Amino acid sequence: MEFHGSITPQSEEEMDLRRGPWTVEEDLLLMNYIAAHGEGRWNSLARCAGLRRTGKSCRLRWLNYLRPDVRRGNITPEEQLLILELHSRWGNRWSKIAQFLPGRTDNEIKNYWRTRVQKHAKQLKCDVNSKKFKDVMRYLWMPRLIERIRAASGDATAAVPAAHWTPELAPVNPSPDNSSTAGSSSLQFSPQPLPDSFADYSTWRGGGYSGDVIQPSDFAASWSESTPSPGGDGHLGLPDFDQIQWGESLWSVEDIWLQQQF
DNA sequence: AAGCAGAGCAACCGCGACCCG
DNA sequence: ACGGGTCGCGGTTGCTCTGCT
Repeated sequence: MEFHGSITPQSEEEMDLRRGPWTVEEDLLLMNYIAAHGEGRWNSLARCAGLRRTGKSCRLRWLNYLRPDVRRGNITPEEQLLILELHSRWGNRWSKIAQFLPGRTDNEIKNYWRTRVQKHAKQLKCDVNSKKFKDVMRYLWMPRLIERIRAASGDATAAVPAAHWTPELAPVNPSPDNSSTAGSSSLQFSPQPLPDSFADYSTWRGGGYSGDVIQPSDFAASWSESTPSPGGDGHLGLPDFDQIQWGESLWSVEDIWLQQQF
């Protein structure tokens, strides 16, 4: 593999690898090189591009930041719903989940989960993998997202975009597990209408979900177990959802109170 | 205005899988 | 079959920003 002329054996010796934040110059070098030669073979790419970075670092920078199709900004309710659904199915398979969110990286989804979702679980004083938290996600959070998506569409009967992705019904193993390079198009999901109301959601979920179904009364128990967060207003002993920025404010105490009435 | 704490996110690390000679 | 190089994933770290006191 060829090195740029400017890189002499001498400079090679003192070529200590750079770490930490990328500079604009490094970004340009990487982008220009990939534009000219394509991506892949990251270690040699790093050397040939004249970057004092590991191939790993270059790959990460490209995939998570420089790639032209990378989407930045708030995770939309549709995306949130999809993440919750896919995570309940696959767990921490971030790259796999990312395949279903075009433009989103596994790193971004992982960060979203760790910061937002785990914080949420912390407020409920339970583990993200606990039944309690999964129930909260399934019966409160996800229906609420669906409502929000519908509301945003301006049509109460409109199909929820995310509903076209019903991993629940997808083959458990639609493709070999090395599908990381196969792209999302290799996986096919059957469109399934979402329930029209929160009440229906239990049925909807119950039908396809092998897990335990909790009773509405369990909500109260679940919620009342949670002491108000220090910064919360203490209403109803609920976690202070208003403090959580779900892109926009997803919850209000009033909303949760209404949900509890089911 | 300054200090502090927490949140968010970019980047690194370790490890296992894969590829190729 | 084997070994070295490379890649990709998931977990973790640490820096920066923001809001609060």
